[in-house]
Amino acid sequence: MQSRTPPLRAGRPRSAAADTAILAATRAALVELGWSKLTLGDVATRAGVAKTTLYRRWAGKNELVVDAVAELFDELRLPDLGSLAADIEGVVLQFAAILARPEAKSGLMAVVAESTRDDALRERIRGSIVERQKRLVLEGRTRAQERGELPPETDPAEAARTADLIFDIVAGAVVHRTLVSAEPADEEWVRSFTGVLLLGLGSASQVPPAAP
Amino acid sequence: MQSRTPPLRAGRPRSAAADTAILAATRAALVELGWSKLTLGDVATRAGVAKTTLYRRWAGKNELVVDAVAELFDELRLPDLGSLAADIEGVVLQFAAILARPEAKSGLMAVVAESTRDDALRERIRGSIVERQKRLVLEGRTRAQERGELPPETDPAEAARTADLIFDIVAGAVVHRTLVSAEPADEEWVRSFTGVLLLGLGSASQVPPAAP
Amino acid sequence: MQSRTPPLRAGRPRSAAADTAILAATRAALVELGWSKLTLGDVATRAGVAKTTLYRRWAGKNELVVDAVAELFDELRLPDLGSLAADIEGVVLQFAAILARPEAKSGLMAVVAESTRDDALRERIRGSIVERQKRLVLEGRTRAQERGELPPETDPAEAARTADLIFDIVAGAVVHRTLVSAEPADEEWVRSFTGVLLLGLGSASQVPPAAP
Amino acid sequence: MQSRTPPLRAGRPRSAAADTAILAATRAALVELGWSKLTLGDVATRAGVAKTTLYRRWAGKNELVVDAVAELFDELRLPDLGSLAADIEGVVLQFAAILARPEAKSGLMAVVAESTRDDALRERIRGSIVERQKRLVLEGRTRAQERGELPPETDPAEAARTADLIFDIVAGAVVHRTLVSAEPADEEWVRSFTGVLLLGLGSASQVPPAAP
DNA sequence: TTCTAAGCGAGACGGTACGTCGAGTCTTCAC
DNA sequence: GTGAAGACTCGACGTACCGTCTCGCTTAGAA
Repeated sequence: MQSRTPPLRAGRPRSAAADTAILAATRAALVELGWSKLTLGDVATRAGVAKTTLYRRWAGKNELVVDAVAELFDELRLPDLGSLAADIEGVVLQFAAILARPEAKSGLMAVVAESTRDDALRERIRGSIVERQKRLVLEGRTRAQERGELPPETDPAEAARTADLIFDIVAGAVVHRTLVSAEPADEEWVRSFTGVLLLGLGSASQVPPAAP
Repeated sequence: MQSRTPPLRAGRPRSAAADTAILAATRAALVELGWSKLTLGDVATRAGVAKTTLYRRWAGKNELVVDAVAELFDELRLPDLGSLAADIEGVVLQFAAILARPEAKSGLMAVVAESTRDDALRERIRGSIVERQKRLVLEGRTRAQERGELPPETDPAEAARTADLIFDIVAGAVVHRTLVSAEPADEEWVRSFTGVLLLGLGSASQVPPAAP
Repeated sequence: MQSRTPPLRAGRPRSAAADTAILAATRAALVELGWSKLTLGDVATRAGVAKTTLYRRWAGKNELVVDAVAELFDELRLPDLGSLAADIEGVVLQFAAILARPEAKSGLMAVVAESTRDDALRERIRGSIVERQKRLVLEGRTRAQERGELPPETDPAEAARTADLIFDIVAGAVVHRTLVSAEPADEEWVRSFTGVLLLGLGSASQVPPAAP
Repeated sequence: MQSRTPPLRAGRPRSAAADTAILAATRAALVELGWSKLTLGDVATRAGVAKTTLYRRWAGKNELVVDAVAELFDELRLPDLGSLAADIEGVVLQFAAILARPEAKSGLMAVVAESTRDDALRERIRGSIVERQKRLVLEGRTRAQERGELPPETDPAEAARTADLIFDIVAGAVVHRTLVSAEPADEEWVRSFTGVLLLGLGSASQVPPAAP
């Protein structure tokens, strides 16, 4: 639990509004310019903030973009649509919709690319984005178990491994479809994909074939 | 095979060795520095070549790295291990091995990130890397059909859609596992993943559980 | 004379110690860093004072340094060595000694340079340094007249002009010798210089040749 | 004597026009902005040159300004006006005229101030400005000796010391008059000063009193 | 004594310039 | 006409100080 009275350090406190403005400006710049042409000077200008203020709070472009993009994924909600298949389809569609936004596309892949050489950055991504959204897999499983669509797990370690696998498959497939294949992850695709996934996981709850 | 009598333009012909040296130097620089710290001046120096020479042949950093990375994936071969499951496991392991190399990791993701805002670049990636390796999916399916593990397809359009879906799932999952989750795509993981995939595709050929 | 009852404004009075500490810190910083690398933040830190305090009392670096350097010249005293020549030599040597100190050297010239574009600053320099020390020329002349070494002046305007000329020659020569020629204004040089000066001024009182 | 065939190094040669443009731009910026507000970025822009080009040729603001100001003093010529006194008056007036120009004023004093903490800079000033103009003193003396106004010197070391002393007195007085006292070194002042100087040097050639 | 206005430290703020670096182009000479 | 060399323009980098501001906390005379 946090201290109810924050450190109360001396000096002028940091402007809370600045953080919000900077992250919003970062996303706006990502949309207009993309990752590689985004400059911190420009972000600062858009946010109506001095470059120093920006550097005081983030170590660099990578860290800033991780935080700016992470907020996008916080909108994800696991819908309750009555069946595991429908719930998964719903959340995958949401995920695809976010990934279709230009600020997510170019920002996310770029920081992942950078993270291959920067362990601290990778941890930041994991903490701020990946682990934070893994909740959706866990919620989905719990709910399916309550409905009787999935058996209760017996081995917790195995259960964790499976959750990770599912996350890699879902996130990986949607990202690859969207960014590399450059095709929309639309309803039809999501239904096909979810079908394969659920069948592969041995769920009794099959997805009905799409009506033609 | 190239024309035996090349265009025979006037003046000194281009050094063939230069291309090889430049691509090798690019990969070496990717290993040491990663995408973002790789500079074309440095690549030129490593290759023992002037910057002018480099720019005469590639339009910029993106194009150069696509070509340098594309060569890595040409090593992929579909092994003939007797069953569809084993063949898939084999090729996924090869893919994972390539992705584990630092020059592939940071180079590939970075150009994918750039391609979100550069259609020409995305087409270059698709042509040089993605479509070129999609052959593996097709070969695998054909072989499985010959073995009777999969039924012959009836609808060619549907077959193409399925091939794309498989490719997105496989490539996406391995990439996500390797780069985002930052866990090794080792034999155990590949066996779990392949099991889900094949079961999901409705193949009769199940993967036996891993020996303990 | 100062008002015995200062303005007596409400609120906490300014710390008298701060002024002293700030000026001393300024001189120390001049010694260590020189004019151009001296920063007001650093001066404040050295003085154990907040930047705000410093800016409340001085408008900027120029004004602060003028005051810090001006104090150095207040040590100058016209010695009574029995003859005009000896008196002048004495005071010129004192002046040279002050100018040899690093805090005077780099501080003084820098503010003079700045004053070429800032009339208020030039007046501050004149008031705090130049006019304040011109007293030495006047004292010297009066004493020499009392001794009969110089005739009493007849035309006051002419006398003022001559005093100014002498001041320009003396201060200018010592400064140029010290800073530009970068040679010490030592006893030998001072004796030569004083000789030329007195002869030039038509004084009967010649400087005896230096004893070997 | 320089090599008639310069090193002929590989690569594109440096633009000769750039040097000229940069020095002229520096003087223009000194006039408009003064030393302390002059920025190298601004000089580069005025000269129509990139900042990097400027830094490739000069180490910093100090070095650049020394060179820009040094050129101003190359205009100085010892006039032949028939007598030592007139010649000196002539050259001192020229010197005063140059010093009255704003690019000389603020530039010169500032670099002198900086040179108090930078030996390389001081040597650059001495070499480019001081020693280069000391020629005027030597020429003047030679010419006066030819006219019989001054005796031929017997001791060369003593002659050199005297030349230095004269230079310190002349340059120092004019600089102090112009910059510190901030009074014009006009004809009247120059005549008074030259009178003192020549009388002090024991020259038979007196300056006639100024006509009223 | 309490009130209150100013001084004080700390440090965040919007700016401006720094000096460096890399991109991509151009100009020279040698092959 | 290709190639190595290196100077060129351009634009962003991340840092350092500037001079201002906003905090919470003294401090001391006035009420």
